[in-house]
Amino acid sequence: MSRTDSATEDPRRARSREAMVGAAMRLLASAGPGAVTPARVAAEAGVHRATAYRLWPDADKLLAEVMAETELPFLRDPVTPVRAWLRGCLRELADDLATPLSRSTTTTLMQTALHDARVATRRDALTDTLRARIDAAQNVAVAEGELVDRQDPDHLVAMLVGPLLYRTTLEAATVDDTLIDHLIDRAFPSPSTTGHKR
Amino acid sequence: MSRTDSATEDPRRARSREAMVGAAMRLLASAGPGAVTPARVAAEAGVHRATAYRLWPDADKLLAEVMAETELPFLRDPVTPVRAWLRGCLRELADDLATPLSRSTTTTLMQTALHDARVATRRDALTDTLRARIDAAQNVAVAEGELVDRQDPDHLVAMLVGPLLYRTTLEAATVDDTLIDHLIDRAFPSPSTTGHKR
DNA sequence: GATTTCTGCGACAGGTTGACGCACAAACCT
DNA sequence: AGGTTTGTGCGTCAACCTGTCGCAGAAATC
Repeated sequence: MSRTDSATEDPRRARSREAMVGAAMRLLASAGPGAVTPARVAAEAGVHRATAYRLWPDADKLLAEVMAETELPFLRDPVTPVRAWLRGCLRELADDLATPLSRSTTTTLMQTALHDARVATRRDALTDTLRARIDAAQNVAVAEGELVDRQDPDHLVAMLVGPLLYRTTLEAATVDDTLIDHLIDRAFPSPSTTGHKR
Repeated sequence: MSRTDSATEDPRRARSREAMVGAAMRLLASAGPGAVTPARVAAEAGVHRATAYRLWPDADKLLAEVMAETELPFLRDPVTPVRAWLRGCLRELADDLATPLSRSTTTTLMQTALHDARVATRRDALTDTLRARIDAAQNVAVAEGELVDRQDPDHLVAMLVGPLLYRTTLEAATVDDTLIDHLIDRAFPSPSTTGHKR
């Protein structure tokens, strides 16, 4: 073949793609997934409409790519004491979920995954990651003696992250530190904290 | 005015409206909110396209009306013992949330409420109802001596319903009875159940 | 039975969607 | 540097979808 065997991307193509993905994220955050259409994204990105069809020939893969780009830099590398580390991580996660962009991506992910197998795969990958990280933290806590008995990771992640999701996504509210403390006390009962809290 | 001063609705109009709302719910459940468009709903309902515009002149109010019709017949009238009653209610709620229609309406509600004030009002009304009911149950439990200290209703509803939402809507999974038991044990600590459970 | 009201139907302009060919600029390769 | 490849901007195009309208016929009301 001619030259670049897909080792590196043409800078012009990269620029356009980058600009359009950014524009798509802005539009998603400000006007919802219905606004993420080739025409609007191209206009927002300052790019010609035809370019959108050239980079994403199959229309709505654009939205899928946007959501595939969102990573979750949370709950990585558990550190002792696990409880304090977890408190910080949940704090960050809750703050991120309260972001307009995060709210939009989360609800869009849940929504479109219901009828789009590709997005469903992405959603499952994200929840799997989250569950695995929580479970890893739990294992560290048990090894360090901070936690007496392991729990079903499915239950644990639901009890820890579920309330954050409820507050931010359904109630459109914020999460205060007290709730996070409660969550950890309840879902992550320590040998010392037996009864109800302070 | 001529005859019916809006006391009763013309049966033909009622039939059309009913058929279209049903069709809209079916479409919402099977193909997402993007499919709930006047043309598709009319076709699904076996009604002419123009009729859609006659009944809902302002286009997308149809979807709003569909979501406004969804009631939540859960957690009403707390009964003692509150813990057992609550277990049953959360079981019903979790089963309902796992329904395709409920999944779609829930995610659509969260999604569109972000950029539609009318739907946001509806969402707030629903969460307010849920919170009030949980709080009422809590008060009954305290009065009956099943619960020692009241909690912030915001926290309580998040800790009880959040995990169900996480499991059904984000993980697209079901909720087993063990999780519900854990939730109640943790979020609704009884005087007898002090430490960790059985 | 007379009148009002709703629906089905076809038609209409307006806008949007993808696709195309072309010219030009940018990046690559030697 | 010069030649070549590659991507973009631009205008155009048919096809589709949207929202609106007037009209005729059926259904409901009085």
